[in-house]
Amino acid sequence: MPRSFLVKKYFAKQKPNYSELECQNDSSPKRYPVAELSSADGSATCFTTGLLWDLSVIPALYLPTSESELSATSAPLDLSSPCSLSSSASSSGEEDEGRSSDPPSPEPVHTYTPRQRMKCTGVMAHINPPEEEERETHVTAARPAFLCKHCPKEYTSLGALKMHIRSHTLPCVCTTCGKAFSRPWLLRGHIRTHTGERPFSCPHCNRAFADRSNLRAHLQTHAEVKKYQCGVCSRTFSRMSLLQKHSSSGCCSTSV
DNA sequence: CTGGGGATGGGGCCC
DNA sequence: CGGGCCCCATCCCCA
Repeated sequence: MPRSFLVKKYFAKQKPNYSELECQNDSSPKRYPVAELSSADGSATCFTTGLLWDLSVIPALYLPTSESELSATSAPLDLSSPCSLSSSASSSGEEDEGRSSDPPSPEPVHTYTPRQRMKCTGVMAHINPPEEEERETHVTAARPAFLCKHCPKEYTSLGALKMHIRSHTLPCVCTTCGKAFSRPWLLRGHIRTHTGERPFSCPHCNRAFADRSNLRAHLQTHAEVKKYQCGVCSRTFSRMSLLQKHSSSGCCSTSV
């Protein structure tokens, strides 16, 4: 379901809570790793590039550019196409057009052979000799595997690995509460919880939200036919989690 | 128990 | 290659 076909998920249901990260990241402090960003892998460089923002300088970067943007978000409310959910629950056809990177086949392309290994220390690991590489790619288009040293995750690109490492190093720190985040925009969103800024307003009611995703979820509540439909009783739900609850607690004895 | 909001994580895409 | 943004998913909490 996650569009993560770059990462080999060893922990399907890994909940990346801070508490867990603390466990995984042996060098992390007790709570919010405020100043603990001294990882030598260079992934914390963004810490030095002004990520310790002052609240006063946080712009409304996520402000919708126009009403049309919001209405565009609500466009799928039409739901002219009933999205029977059974297997493609999260892909809402139309709105994912062009952006959804769901692999065409249900089988993610995990055909690479992890010959080249790179730890997230940033140091280049062993690279196959060209001839060997050629043999390898000839058959399976072998791609390098970039391993995180903090967890067993494995990536097929260094950029993806670096991005992931930030979830361990948490270089973006809230100056108000000290909470740390992996990415600047996560911090921005968090800061809105302090400022109360809610740039995303619902075109159908007076509610406003600090997060676009939450607005999108809210818009589902206005839809007569909601996005997630029970395959058995055809009841629709605004959230996947609600459908899952519904399925697991009675109506449908069948699996989702 | 259900529905919904708040908050957050993470991978992909575009520039 | 990195930053910014998008979208999805999920957990927690509350009414």
